[in-house]
Amino acid sequence: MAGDKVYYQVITYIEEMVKQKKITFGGKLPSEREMMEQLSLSRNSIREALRTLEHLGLIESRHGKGTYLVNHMGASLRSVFSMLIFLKESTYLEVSQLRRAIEAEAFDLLILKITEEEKREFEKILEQIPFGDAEHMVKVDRALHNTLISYSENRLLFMMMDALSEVCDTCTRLIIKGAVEKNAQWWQEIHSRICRSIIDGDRQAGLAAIEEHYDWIDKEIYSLL
Amino acid sequence: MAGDKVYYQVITYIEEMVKQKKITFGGKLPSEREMMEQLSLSRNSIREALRTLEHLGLIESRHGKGTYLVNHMGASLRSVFSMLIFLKESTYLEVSQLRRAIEAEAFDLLILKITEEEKREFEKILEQIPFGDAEHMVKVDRALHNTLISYSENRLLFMMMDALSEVCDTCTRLIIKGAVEKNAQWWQEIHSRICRSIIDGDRQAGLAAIEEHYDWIDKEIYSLL
DNA sequence: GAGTGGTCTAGACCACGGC
DNA sequence: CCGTGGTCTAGACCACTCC
Repeated sequence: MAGDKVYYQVITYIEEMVKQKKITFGGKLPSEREMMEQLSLSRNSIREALRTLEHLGLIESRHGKGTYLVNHMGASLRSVFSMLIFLKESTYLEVSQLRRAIEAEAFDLLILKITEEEKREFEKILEQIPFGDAEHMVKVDRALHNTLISYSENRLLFMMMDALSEVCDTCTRLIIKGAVEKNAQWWQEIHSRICRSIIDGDRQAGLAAIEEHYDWIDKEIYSLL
Repeated sequence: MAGDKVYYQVITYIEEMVKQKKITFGGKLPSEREMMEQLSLSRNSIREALRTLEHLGLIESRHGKGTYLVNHMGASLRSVFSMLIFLKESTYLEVSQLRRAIEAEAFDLLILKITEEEKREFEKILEQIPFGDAEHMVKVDRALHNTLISYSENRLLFMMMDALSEVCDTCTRLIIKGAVEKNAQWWQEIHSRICRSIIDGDRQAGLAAIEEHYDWIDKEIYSLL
Protein backbone atom coordinates (compact mmCIF):
# COMPACT_ATOMS: atom_id res chain seq x y z
CA MET A 1 0.00 0.00 0.00
CA ALA A 2 3.02 2.26 -0.05
CA GLY A 3 3.62 4.89 -2.68
CA ASP A 4 5.00 8.34 -3.19
CA LYS A 5 2.05 10.05 -4.75
CA VAL A 6 0.06 12.39 -2.56
CA TYR A 7 -3.17 10.55 -2.84
CA TYR A 8 -1.72 7.68 -0.88
CA GLN A 9 -2.09 9.96 2.11
CA VAL A 10 -5.80 9.93 1.54
CA ILE A 11 -5.82 6.19 1.17
CA THR A 12 -3.86 5.80 4.40
CA TYR A 13 -6.16 8.27 6.09
CA ILE A 14 -9.22 6.26 5.14
CA GLU A 15 -7.51 2.98 5.95
CA GLU A 16 -6.77 4.33 9.41
CA MET A 17 -10.39 5.24 9.93
CA VAL A 18 -11.37 1.76 8.88
CA LYS A 19 -8.81 0.15 11.16
CA GLN A 20 -9.92 2.21 14.13
CA LYS A 21 -13.50 1.44 13.22
CA LYS A 22 -14.45 5.07 13.07
CA ILE A 23 -16.46 4.15 10.01
CA THR A 24 -17.92 0.85 8.91
CA PHE A 25 -19.48 -0.32 5.67
CA GLY A 26 -22.27 1.97 4.68
CA GLY A 27 -20.86 4.76 6.82
CA LYS A 28 -20.17 8.22 5.55
CA LEU A 29 -16.72 9.71 5.10
CA PRO A 30 -15.84 13.33 5.74
CA SER A 31 -16.72 15.57 2.82
CA GLU A 32 -14.07 16.39 0.23
CA ARG A 33 -13.78 19.92 1.53
CA GLU A 34 -13.30 18.64 5.04
CA MET A 35 -10.60 16.11 4.06
CA MET A 36 -8.94 18.92 2.16
CA GLU A 37 -8.49 20.83 5.40
CA GLN A 38 -7.64 17.87 7.59
CA LEU A 39 -4.93 16.61 5.27
CA SER A 40 -3.92 20.03 3.92
CA LEU A 41 -4.25 18.85 0.34
CA SER A 42 -5.96 20.41 -2.62
CA ARG A 43 -9.37 19.22 -3.60
CA ASN A 44 -7.86 17.89 -6.84
CA SER A 45 -5.62 15.47 -5.03
CA ILE A 46 -8.39 14.41 -2.69
CA ARG A 47 -10.60 13.65 -5.63
CA GLU A 48 -7.91 11.72 -7.51
CA ALA A 49 -7.47 9.58 -4.45
CA LEU A 50 -11.19 9.05 -4.06
CA ARG A 51 -11.37 7.99 -7.69
CA THR A 52 -8.71 5.40 -7.01
CA LEU A 53 -10.55 4.04 -4.01
CA GLU A 54 -13.85 4.14 -5.82
CA HIS A 55 -12.49 1.95 -8.56
CA LEU A 56 -11.00 -0.34 -5.99
CA GLY A 57 -14.53 -0.84 -4.75
CA LEU A 58 -13.89 0.61 -1.31
CA ILE A 59 -15.92 3.81 -1.50
CA GLU A 60 -18.78 5.25 -3.46
CA SER A 61 -19.42 8.91 -4.16
CA ARG A 62 -23.07 9.85 -4.16
CA HIS A 63 -23.88 13.11 -5.81
CA GLY A 64 -25.32 15.58 -3.38
CA LYS A 65 -25.01 13.21 -0.42
CA GLY A 66 -21.43 12.39 0.28
CA THR A 67 -18.85 9.66 0.05
CA TYR A 68 -19.61 6.33 1.65
CA LEU A 69 -17.59 3.33 2.66
CA VAL A 70 -18.88 0.38 0.72
CA ASN A 71 -17.88 -3.08 -0.34
CA HIS A 72 -18.05 -3.19 -4.09
CA MET A 73 -14.94 -5.20 -4.67
CA GLY A 74 -17.02 -7.50 -6.84
CA ALA A 75 -17.69 -4.68 -9.27
CA SER A 76 -13.98 -3.91 -9.37
CA LEU A 77 -13.14 -7.45 -10.31
CA ARG A 78 -15.79 -7.30 -12.95
CA SER A 79 -14.32 -4.23 -14.56
CA VAL A 80 -10.85 -5.73 -14.63
CA PHE A 81 -12.17 -8.87 -16.28
CA SER A 82 -14.17 -6.81 -18.75
CA MET A 83 -11.05 -4.91 -19.64
CA LEU A 84 -9.15 -8.15 -20.15
CA ILE A 85 -11.77 -9.38 -22.57
CA PHE A 86 -11.99 -6.01 -24.28
CA LEU A 87 -8.27 -5.97 -24.90
CA LYS A 88 -8.36 -9.58 -25.99
CA GLU A 89 -5.95 -10.45 -23.21
CA SER A 90 -8.34 -13.18 -22.30
CA THR A 91 -11.09 -15.11 -24.05
CA TYR A 92 -14.49 -16.47 -23.17
CA LEU A 93 -13.00 -19.92 -23.30
CA GLU A 94 -10.44 -19.00 -20.68
CA VAL A 95 -13.16 -17.48 -18.54
CA SER A 96 -15.20 -20.62 -18.89
CA GLN A 97 -12.27 -22.73 -17.78
CA LEU A 98 -11.85 -20.62 -14.70
CA ARG A 99 -15.55 -20.88 -13.97
CA ARG A 100 -15.33 -24.62 -14.26
CA ALA A 101 -12.50 -24.67 -11.76
CA ILE A 102 -14.42 -22.54 -9.31
CA GLU A 103 -17.60 -24.50 -9.61
CA ALA A 104 -15.86 -27.82 -9.13
CA GLU A 105 -14.10 -26.51 -6.04
CA ALA A 106 -17.32 -25.05 -4.67
CA PHE A 107 -19.00 -28.38 -5.19
CA ASP A 108 -16.21 -30.11 -3.33
CA LEU A 109 -16.53 -27.74 -0.38
CA LEU A 110 -20.29 -27.96 -0.42
CA ILE A 111 -20.40 -31.74 -0.31
CA LEU A 112 -18.33 -31.71 2.85
CA LYS A 113 -20.53 -29.51 4.93
CA ILE A 114 -23.99 -29.34 3.47
CA THR A 115 -26.85 -29.42 5.95
CA GLU A 116 -30.16 -31.19 5.58
CA GLU A 117 -31.91 -27.89 5.26
CA GLU A 118 -29.65 -26.83 2.42
CA LYS A 119 -30.29 -30.12 0.70
CA ARG A 120 -33.97 -29.34 0.70
CA GLU A 121 -33.12 -26.20 -1.21
CA PHE A 122 -31.62 -28.32 -3.95
CA GLU A 123 -34.63 -30.59 -3.90
CA LYS A 124 -36.79 -27.59 -4.65
CA ILE A 125 -34.57 -26.66 -7.58
CA LEU A 126 -34.64 -30.24 -8.79
CA GLU A 127 -38.42 -30.13 -8.90
CA GLN A 128 -38.40 -27.05 -11.05
CA ILE A 129 -36.09 -28.43 -13.71
CA PRO A 130 -38.58 -30.37 -15.83
CA PHE A 131 -41.05 -27.56 -16.42
CA GLY A 132 -41.08 -24.45 -18.52
CA ASP A 133 -39.65 -22.72 -21.52
CA ALA A 134 -36.17 -21.49 -22.30
CA GLU A 135 -36.55 -18.41 -20.14
CA HIS A 136 -37.61 -20.49 -17.17
CA MET A 137 -34.72 -22.86 -17.61
CA VAL A 138 -32.20 -20.06 -17.73
CA LYS A 139 -33.55 -18.96 -14.37
CA VAL A 140 -33.36 -22.44 -12.90
CA ASP A 141 -29.84 -22.76 -14.23
CA ARG A 142 -28.80 -19.55 -12.47
CA ALA A 143 -30.50 -20.60 -9.26
CA LEU A 144 -28.69 -23.92 -9.22
CA HIS A 145 -25.23 -22.53 -9.89
CA ASN A 146 -25.77 -19.67 -7.50
CA THR A 147 -26.99 -21.82 -4.67
CA LEU A 148 -24.14 -24.23 -5.22
CA ILE A 149 -21.56 -21.50 -4.95
CA SER A 150 -23.09 -19.68 -2.02
CA TYR A 151 -23.44 -22.82 0.10
CA SER A 152 -19.75 -23.50 -0.42
CA GLU A 153 -19.29 -20.72 2.10
CA ASN A 154 -16.29 -19.28 0.35
CA ARG A 155 -16.96 -15.60 -0.29
CA LEU A 156 -14.05 -15.36 -2.69
CA LEU A 157 -15.36 -18.10 -4.93
CA PHE A 158 -18.77 -16.48 -4.85
CA MET A 159 -17.44 -13.08 -5.75
CA MET A 160 -15.25 -14.43 -8.53
CA MET A 161 -18.06 -16.43 -10.05
CA ASP A 162 -20.36 -13.46 -9.85
CA ALA A 163 -17.87 -11.19 -11.56
CA LEU A 164 -17.02 -13.71 -14.26
CA SER A 165 -20.67 -14.46 -14.94
CA GLU A 166 -21.50 -10.86 -15.64
CA VAL A 167 -18.50 -10.42 -17.89
CA CYS A 168 -19.74 -12.93 -20.40
CA ASP A 169 -23.40 -12.59 -19.61
CA THR A 170 -24.71 -12.14 -23.14
CA CYS A 171 -22.44 -14.87 -24.41
CA THR A 172 -23.64 -17.31 -21.75
CA ARG A 173 -27.29 -16.46 -22.21
CA LEU A 174 -26.99 -17.19 -25.89
CA ILE A 175 -25.39 -20.52 -25.28
CA ILE A 176 -27.83 -21.58 -22.60
CA LYS A 177 -30.84 -20.61 -24.67
CA GLY A 178 -29.40 -22.48 -27.59
CA ALA A 179 -28.92 -25.48 -25.38
CA VAL A 180 -32.40 -25.66 -23.97
CA GLU A 181 -33.87 -25.25 -27.41
CA LYS A 182 -31.71 -27.70 -29.27
CA ASN A 183 -31.20 -30.15 -26.52
CA ALA A 184 -33.61 -29.58 -23.69
CA GLN A 185 -33.58 -33.13 -22.46
CA TRP A 186 -29.85 -33.35 -22.12
CA TRP A 187 -29.83 -29.99 -20.39
CA GLN A 188 -32.44 -31.08 -17.89
CA GLU A 189 -30.67 -34.30 -17.24
CA ILE A 190 -27.26 -32.79 -16.55
CA HIS A 191 -28.71 -30.32 -14.08
CA SER A 192 -30.75 -33.01 -12.42
CA ARG A 193 -27.60 -35.05 -12.03
CA ILE A 194 -25.81 -32.17 -10.37
CA CYS A 195 -28.69 -31.65 -7.97
CA ARG A 196 -29.04 -35.30 -7.13
CA SER A 197 -25.38 -35.81 -6.54
CA ILE A 198 -25.47 -32.96 -4.03
CA ILE A 199 -28.49 -34.40 -2.27
CA ASP A 200 -26.96 -37.89 -2.25
CA GLY A 201 -23.53 -36.61 -1.31
CA ASP A 202 -22.06 -38.37 -4.33
CA ARG A 203 -18.84 -36.50 -5.04
CA GLN A 204 -17.74 -38.51 -8.07
CA ALA A 205 -21.05 -38.22 -9.86
CA GLY A 206 -21.31 -34.53 -9.15
CA LEU A 207 -17.85 -33.67 -10.39
CA ALA A 208 -18.43 -35.76 -13.48
CA ALA A 209 -21.66 -33.92 -14.21
CA ILE A 210 -20.01 -30.55 -13.76
CA GLU A 211 -17.22 -31.61 -16.09
CA GLU A 212 -19.72 -32.69 -18.68
CA HIS A 213 -21.69 -29.47 -18.25
CA TYR A 214 -18.66 -27.32 -18.90
CA ASP A 215 -17.31 -29.54 -21.65
CA TRP A 216 -20.49 -28.81 -23.45
CA ILE A 217 -20.27 -25.07 -22.85
CA ASP A 218 -16.68 -25.00 -24.03
CA LYS A 219 -17.64 -26.85 -27.16
CA GLU A 220 -20.36 -24.27 -27.83
CA ILE A 221 -18.00 -21.38 -27.24
CA TYR A 222 -15.58 -22.98 -29.63
CA SER A 223 -18.24 -23.24 -32.30
CA LEU A 224 -19.16 -19.58 -31.90
CA LEU A 225 -15.70 -18.37 -32.87
CA MET B 1 -18.64 0.96 -19.89
CA ALA B 2 -21.39 3.56 -19.93
CA GLY B 3 -21.68 6.30 -17.35
CA ASP B 4 -22.65 9.89 -16.91
CA LYS B 5 -19.49 11.25 -15.36
CA VAL B 6 -17.25 13.28 -17.60
CA TYR B 7 -14.25 11.09 -17.29
CA TYR B 8 -16.02 8.37 -19.17
CA GLN B 9 -15.41 10.54 -22.22
CA VAL B 10 -11.73 10.09 -21.64
CA ILE B 11 -12.12 6.38 -21.22
CA THR B 12 -14.12 6.15 -24.42
CA TYR B 13 -11.55 8.31 -26.17
CA ILE B 14 -8.75 5.98 -25.18
CA GLU B 15 -10.83 2.91 -25.93
CA GLU B 16 -11.41 4.27 -29.41
CA MET B 17 -7.72 4.75 -29.95
CA VAL B 18 -7.14 1.20 -28.85
CA LYS B 19 -9.89 -0.14 -31.09
CA GLN B 20 -8.58 1.72 -34.09
CA LYS B 21 -5.10 0.56 -33.17
CA LYS B 22 -3.74 4.06 -33.08
CA ILE B 23 -1.83 2.95 -30.03
CA THR B 24 -0.75 -0.46 -28.88
CA PHE B 25 0.70 -1.77 -25.63
CA GLY B 26 3.73 0.21 -24.68
CA GLY B 27 2.62 3.11 -26.86
CA LYS B 28 2.34 6.66 -25.64
CA LEU B 29 -0.91 8.53 -25.21
CA PRO B 30 -1.37 12.22 -25.91
CA SER B 31 -0.25 14.39 -23.02
CA GLU B 32 -2.77 15.54 -20.43
CA ARG B 33 -2.65 19.06 -21.77
CA GLU B 34 -3.29 17.80 -25.27
CA MET B 35 -6.25 15.63 -24.27
CA MET B 36 -7.57 18.64 -22.40
CA GLU B 37 -7.80 20.54 -25.67
CA GLN B 38 -8.99 17.67 -27.82
CA LEU B 39 -11.82 16.77 -25.49
CA SER B 40 -12.40 20.29 -24.18
CA LEU B 41 -12.21 19.13 -20.60
CA SER B 42 -10.32 20.53 -17.66
CA ARG B 43 -7.08 18.97 -16.65
CA ASN B 44 -8.73 17.86 -13.40
CA SER B 45 -11.24 15.70 -15.18
CA ILE B 46 -8.61 14.29 -17.48
CA ARG B 47 -6.50 13.32 -14.53
CA GLU B 48 -9.39 11.75 -12.62
CA ALA B 49 -10.08 9.62 -15.65
CA LEU B 50 -6.44 8.68 -16.03
CA ARG B 51 -6.37 7.64 -12.38
CA THR B 52 -9.30 5.36 -13.01
CA LEU B 53 -7.64 3.76 -15.99
CA GLU B 54 -4.35 3.51 -14.19
CA HIS B 55 -5.92 1.52 -11.39
CA LEU B 56 -7.69 -0.61 -13.92
CA GLY B 57 -4.25 -1.55 -15.16
CA LEU B 58 -4.73 -0.07 -18.63
CA ILE B 59 -2.35 2.86 -18.51
CA GLU B 60 0.67 3.98 -16.58
CA SER B 61 1.71 7.57 -15.94
CA ARG B 62 5.46 8.09 -15.95
CA HIS B 63 6.63 11.25 -14.37
CA GLY B 64 8.37 13.48 -16.83
CA LYS B 65 7.75 11.14 -19.76
CA GLY B 66 4.10 10.73 -20.44
CA THR B 67 1.22 8.32 -20.16
CA TYR B 68 1.59 4.89 -21.70
CA LEU B 69 -0.76 2.13 -22.66
CA VAL B 70 0.20 -0.92 -20.67
CA ASN B 71 -1.19 -4.23 -19.55
CA HIS B 72 -1.02 -4.32 -15.79
CA MET B 73 -4.34 -5.92 -15.17
CA GLY B 74 -2.57 -8.43 -12.95
CA ALA B 75 -1.55 -5.69 -10.56
CA SER B 76 -5.13 -4.47 -10.48
CA LEU B 77 -6.40 -7.86 -9.50
CA ARG B 78 -3.75 -8.01 -6.84
CA SER B 79 -4.83 -4.76 -5.27
CA VAL B 80 -8.46 -5.83 -5.18
CA PHE B 81 -7.53 -9.08 -3.49
CA SER B 82 -5.29 -7.28 -1.03
CA MET B 83 -8.14 -4.98 -0.18
CA LEU B 84 -10.43 -7.95 0.37
CA ILE B 85 -7.99 -9.47 2.81
CA PHE B 86 -7.36 -6.14 4.48
CA LEU B 87 -11.05 -5.62 5.09
CA LYS B 88 -11.42 -9.20 6.22
CA GLU B 89 -13.90 -9.79 3.45
CA SER B 90 -11.88 -12.83 2.57
CA THR B 91 -9.41 -15.09 4.34
CA TYR B 92 -6.21 -16.88 3.47
CA LEU B 93 -8.12 -20.11 3.63
CA GLU B 94 -10.55 -18.89 1.00
CA VAL B 95 -7.65 -17.77 -1.14
CA SER B 96 -6.02 -21.14 -0.77
CA GLN B 97 -9.20 -22.87 -1.86
CA LEU B 98 -9.36 -20.74 -4.97
CA ARG B 99 -5.72 -21.49 -5.70
CA ARG B 100 -6.41 -25.17 -5.38
CA ALA B 101 -9.23 -24.87 -7.87
CA ILE B 102 -7.05 -23.02 -10.33
CA GLU B 103 -4.15 -25.38 -10.03
CA ALA B 104 -6.31 -28.44 -10.48
CA GLU B 105 -7.90 -26.94 -13.58
CA ALA B 106 -4.52 -25.92 -14.97
CA PHE B 107 -3.28 -29.44 -14.43
CA ASP B 108 -6.27 -30.80 -16.28
CA LEU B 109 -5.65 -28.53 -19.23
CA LEU B 110 -1.95 -29.23 -19.19
CA ILE B 111 -2.33 -32.99 -19.28
CA LEU B 112 -4.39 -32.71 -22.45
CA LYS B 113 -1.91 -30.83 -24.54
CA ILE B 114 1.53 -31.10 -23.08
CA THR B 115 4.35 -31.57 -25.56
CA GLU B 116 7.39 -33.76 -25.18
CA GLU B 117 9.56 -30.70 -24.87
CA GLU B 118 7.45 -29.34 -22.06
CA LYS B 119 7.65 -32.68 -20.31
CA ARG B 120 11.42 -32.40 -20.31
CA GLU B 121 10.98 -29.14 -18.42
CA PHE B 122 9.23 -31.05 -15.66
CA GLU B 123 11.92 -33.70 -15.71
CA LYS B 124 14.44 -30.99 -14.97
CA ILE B 125 12.39 -29.77 -12.05
CA LEU B 126 11.97 -33.31 -10.82
CA GLU B 127 15.73 -33.72 -10.72
CA GLN B 128 16.13 -30.64 -8.58
CA ILE B 129 13.66 -31.69 -5.92
CA PRO B 130 15.87 -33.95 -3.80
CA PHE B 131 18.69 -31.49 -3.21
CA GLY B 132 19.11 -28.42 -1.13
CA ASP B 133 17.94 -26.49 1.87
CA ALA B 134 14.66 -24.79 2.65
CA GLU B 135 15.45 -21.79 0.46
CA HIS B 136 16.21 -24.02 -2.50
CA MET B 137 13.03 -25.97 -2.04
CA VAL B 138 10.91 -22.86 -1.94
CA LYS B 139 12.39 -21.96 -5.31
CA VAL B 140 11.74 -25.39 -6.77
CA ASP B 141 8.21 -25.22 -5.43
CA ARG B 142 7.61 -21.93 -7.19
CA ALA B 143 9.15 -23.20 -10.40
CA LEU B 144 6.93 -26.26 -10.42
CA HIS B 145 3.68 -24.43 -9.77
CA ASN B 146 4.58 -21.68 -12.17
CA THR B 147 5.50 -23.99 -14.99
CA LEU B 148 2.37 -26.00 -14.43
CA ILE B 149 0.15 -22.95 -14.70
CA SER B 150 1.89 -21.38 -17.64
CA TYR B 151 1.84 -24.54 -19.75
CA SER B 152 -1.90 -24.74 -19.21
CA GLU B 153 -2.00 -21.92 -21.76
CA ASN B 154 -4.78 -20.10 -20.02
CA ARG B 155 -3.65 -16.54 -19.40
CA LEU B 156 -6.50 -15.90 -17.02
CA LEU B 157 -5.56 -18.78 -14.75
CA PHE B 158 -1.98 -17.62 -14.84
CA MET B 159 -2.85 -14.06 -13.96
CA MET B 160 -5.18 -15.09 -11.17
CA MET B 161 -2.66 -17.42 -9.65
CA ASP B 162 0.00 -14.78 -9.86
CA ALA B 163 -2.18 -12.18 -8.17
CA LEU B 164 -3.34 -14.55 -5.45
CA SER B 165 0.18 -15.76 -4.76
CA GLU B 166 1.46 -12.29 -4.09
CA VAL B 167 -1.45 -11.44 -1.84
CA CYS B 168 -0.56 -14.08 0.69
CA ASP B 169 3.13 -14.25 -0.11
CA THR B 170 4.49 -13.94 3.41
CA CYS B 171 1.90 -16.35 4.71
CA THR B 172 2.76 -18.93 2.07
CA ARG B 173 6.49 -18.58 2.51
CA LEU B 174 6.12 -19.25 6.20
CA ILE B 175 4.08 -22.34 5.61
CA ILE B 176 6.36 -23.73 2.94
CA LYS B 177 9.46 -23.14 4.99
CA GLY B 178 7.81 -24.80 7.94
CA ALA B 179 6.93 -27.72 5.73
CA VAL B 180 10.35 -28.36 4.33
CA GLU B 181 11.86 -28.12 7.75
CA LYS B 182 9.39 -30.25 9.64
CA ASN B 183 8.58 -32.65 6.91
CA ALA B 184 11.04 -32.43 4.09
CA GLN B 185 10.55 -35.94 2.87
CA TRP B 186 6.81 -35.66 2.53
CA TRP B 187 7.26 -32.35 0.77
CA GLN B 188 9.69 -33.79 -1.71
CA GLU B 189 7.51 -36.76 -2.35
CA ILE B 190 4.34 -34.82 -3.03
CA HIS B 191 6.09 -32.58 -5.52
CA SER B 192 7.76 -35.52 -7.16
CA ARG B 193 4.37 -37.12 -7.55
CA ILE B 194 2.96 -34.05 -9.22
CA CYS B 195 5.89 -33.93 -11.64
CA ARG B 196 5.76 -37.61 -12.45
CA SER B 197 2.07 -37.62 -13.03
CA ILE B 198 2.53 -34.85 -15.55
CA ILE B 199 5.32 -36.69 -17.31
CA ASP B 200 3.35 -39.93 -17.31
CA GLY B 201 0.12 -38.23 -18.27
CA ASP B 202 -1.57 -39.75 -15.24
CA ARG B 203 -4.52 -37.47 -14.52
CA GLN B 204 -5.86 -39.28 -11.48
CA ALA B 205 -2.53 -39.43 -9.70
CA GLY B 206 -1.79 -35.79 -10.42
CA LEU B 207 -5.11 -34.48 -9.20
CA ALA B 208 -4.81 -36.60 -6.08
CA ALA B 209 -1.36 -35.21 -5.38
CA ILE B 210 -2.55 -31.65 -5.85
CA GLU B 211 -5.47 -32.32 -3.51
CA GLU B 212 -3.11 -33.69 -0.92
CA HIS B 213 -0.76 -30.78 -1.36
CA TYR B 214 -3.47 -28.23 -0.73
CA ASP B 215 -5.11 -30.24 2.03
CA TRP B 216 -1.86 -29.92 3.85
CA ILE B 217 -1.59 -26.17 3.21
CA ASP B 218 -5.15 -25.63 4.38
CA LYS B 219 -4.42 -27.58 7.53
CA GLU B 220 -1.39 -25.37 8.17
CA ILE B 221 -3.35 -22.19 7.56
CA TYR B 222 -5.96 -23.43 9.97
CA SER B 223 -3.36 -24.04 12.64
CA LEU B 224 -1.98 -20.52 12.23
CA LEU B 225 -5.24 -18.85 13.21
C1' DG C 1 -31.36 26.90 1.52
C1' DA C 2 -27.42 24.40 3.10
C1' DG C 3 -24.30 20.85 2.16
C1' DT C 4 -22.19 17.85 -1.15
C1' DG C 5 -20.22 15.96 -5.24
C1' DG C 6 -19.02 17.10 -10.39
C1' DT C 7 -16.72 20.16 -13.07
C1' DC C 8 -14.31 24.16 -14.63
C1' DT C 9 -10.93 28.35 -14.79
C1' DA C 10 -6.48 30.15 -15.49
C1' DG C 11 -3.16 30.16 -14.05
C1' DA C 12 1.27 28.42 -11.05
C1' DC C 13 5.57 25.79 -9.31
C1' DC C 14 8.12 21.52 -8.76
C1' DA C 15 10.41 17.20 -10.21
C1' DC C 16 11.66 14.32 -13.65
C1' DG C 17 13.39 12.65 -18.37
C1' DG C 18 15.41 13.47 -22.67
C1' DC C 19 17.81 16.28 -26.02
C1' DC D 1 15.89 23.87 -21.96
C1' DC D 2 11.51 21.87 -23.02
C1' DG D 3 7.78 18.75 -22.43
C1' DT D 4 5.59 15.93 -19.12
C1' DG D 5 3.29 14.43 -15.03
C1' DG D 6 2.26 15.82 -9.91
C1' DT D 7 0.35 19.16 -7.26
C1' DC D 8 -1.59 23.42 -5.78
C1' DT D 9 -4.48 27.98 -5.66
C1' DA D 10 -8.71 30.31 -4.93
C1' DG D 11 -12.00 30.73 -6.38
C1' DA D 12 -16.59 29.52 -9.38
C1' DC D 13 -21.16 27.37 -11.09
C1' DC D 14 -24.18 23.42 -11.61
C1' DA D 15 -26.90 19.38 -10.09
C1' DC D 16 -28.31 16.70 -6.60
C1' DT D 17 -30.20 15.47 -1.81
C1' DC D 18 -32.21 16.51 2.44
C1' DC D 19 -34.70 19.30 5.42
